[in-house]
Amino acid sequence: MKKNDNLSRIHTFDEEGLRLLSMRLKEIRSEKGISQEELAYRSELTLSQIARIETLKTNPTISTLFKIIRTLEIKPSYLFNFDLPKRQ
Amino acid sequence: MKKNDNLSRIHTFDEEGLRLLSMRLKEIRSEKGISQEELAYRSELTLSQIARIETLKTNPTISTLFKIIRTLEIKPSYLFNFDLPKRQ
DNA sequence: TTATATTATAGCAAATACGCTATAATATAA
DNA sequence: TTATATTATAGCGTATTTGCTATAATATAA
Repeated sequence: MKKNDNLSRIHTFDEEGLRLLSMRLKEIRSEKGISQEELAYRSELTLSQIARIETLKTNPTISTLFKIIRTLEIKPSYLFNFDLPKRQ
Repeated sequence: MKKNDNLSRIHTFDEEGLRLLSMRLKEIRSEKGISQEELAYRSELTLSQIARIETLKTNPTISTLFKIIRTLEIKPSYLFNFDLPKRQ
């Protein structure tokens, strides 16, 4: 069991941003009444990848998010409809 | 010289989305009158990574984009202010 | 033109995303 | 409860991102 504690990462991992993104994705997916599995299938992604995004286990690439955005038929700005304060 | 032709990728690489994102980034960076180097420095990213994003040589992670967004002091939705039509 | 600033490209190593395949845990329905 | 659907987790292999370090190409200024 290899744990990813999300705190021992060298590469960029914006936990706050990822949490806000996850919340928006869950919200929108529930608005549309679609399961993780169906979203994965229709987006040509895997269920595990959708789950990893929603549980903050991964730092997805923007193309992965674009696939989701296209499937949900939303504007990119709708998924990213939250604020990210400047650091400091 | 290892070429990345952007067409021989197995993983997701949404060229259209990446092009729109690159355009928005260049636009906003020029609005703010800031060079790639300064954006990189202030975002704690490398110059090469900023250049790779603007020239479509990479498929950045969302955390990398969040760093840029925080530095530019914009809303995420401002960078993603474009449309991505559903495929099909 | 010549110098300087800016942008683009290259290649390597380390870290990580993602597909794939199971399985476990949890929620919902009967 | 029991069945079923949904969400979460695990581990492995391959492809890719990113930092790092140079250098080249291009644009801008003097």
